[in-house]
Amino acid sequence: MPEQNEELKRAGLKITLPRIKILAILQDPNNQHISAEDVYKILLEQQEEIGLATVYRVLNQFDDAGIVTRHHFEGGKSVFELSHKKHHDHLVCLNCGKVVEFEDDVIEQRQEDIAKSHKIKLTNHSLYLYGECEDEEACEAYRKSQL
Amino acid sequence: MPEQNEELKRAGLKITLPRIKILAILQDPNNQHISAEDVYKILLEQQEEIGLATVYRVLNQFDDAGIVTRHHFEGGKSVFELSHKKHHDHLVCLNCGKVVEFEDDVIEQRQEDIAKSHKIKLTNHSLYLYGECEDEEACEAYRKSQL
DNA sequence: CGATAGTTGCAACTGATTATTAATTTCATT
DNA sequence: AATGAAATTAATAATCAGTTGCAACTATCG
Ligand SMILES: [Mn+2]
Ligand SMILES: [Mn+2]
Ligand SMILES: [Zn+2]
Ligand SMILES: [Zn+2]
Repeated sequence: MPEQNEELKRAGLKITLPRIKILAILQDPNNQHISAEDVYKILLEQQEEIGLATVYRVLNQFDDAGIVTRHHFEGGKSVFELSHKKHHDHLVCLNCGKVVEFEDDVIEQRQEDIAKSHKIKLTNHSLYLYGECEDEEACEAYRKSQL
Repeated sequence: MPEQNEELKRAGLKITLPRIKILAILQDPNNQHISAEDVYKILLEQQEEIGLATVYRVLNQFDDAGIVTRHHFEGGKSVFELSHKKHHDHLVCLNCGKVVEFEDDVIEQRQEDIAKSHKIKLTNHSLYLYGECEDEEACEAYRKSQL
């Protein structure tokens, strides 16, 4: 009875093999900010017979249940991350794909003020910073390490 | 020789009917932040025989030429707006779809600092605030006016 | 006026994600 | 442990935004 089961039970989801495996993948520190497709690839490597459609379905259920948070980085597909951390935003290197998390109270507060000044009740926001590593060596190395 | 022709010439694009019409639609103040699909719908209303693929192609060319800026609002398709204005970010009502533009030097500066502190050269960023109009009357009215 | 490089409309095609549905599995209850 | 309703799955088709191949045009320049 691994830890995943507790989390699923808490979310009111039945304990099934696809869900356990997918949750375990999301919990791997190497897999923060992972796409559905990449989750699927890892399952294939693990010889699990789980369909891509199931991956999408389960990730949506996890999102609904608040287990994961969905992000839309530049360039298409959604990526998911466990949502047990507190709110943060992302800085992404367009060369190597590295993702840095940050939080800035000044920006957060400012956003609230702006919304209020326009008489809009803020429900959520998305902030992504895109750039390029200044250390080109490290950037290139990281890029290669990601295939 | 309407004003659109100048703009196209400046961008090094041949002056063609689809490009003139599409540019004119983008220049209509009612059509800020418009999707390719919606540009196409307006062309249909105008009885123009211009294909949707052409609309996508032309919008991409305009984007490459710097004539328009592309945005990815939550929930799907890209929207475009003329890029002659200075940089700004967006506040969107999830009920009625109203878009408010804003700029905040504090946030902009903060973003620079954050990128620098992580040794990343910032190339661009996207910031969208989502919420709901506090004035529900106005919100509903606006929503209906947008069909 | 041509020549030619750029454009167009159409249809077929992507890539990401969702819907359908019949078969399987979970799990609370006998 | 066996039962059965409800949830879940695999497989596949469908959708949706956007792109592409291509043969038929056309703007522009000499
Ligand atoms: Mn994160
Ligand atoms: Mn704008
Ligand atoms: Zn990098
Ligand atoms: Zn509103």
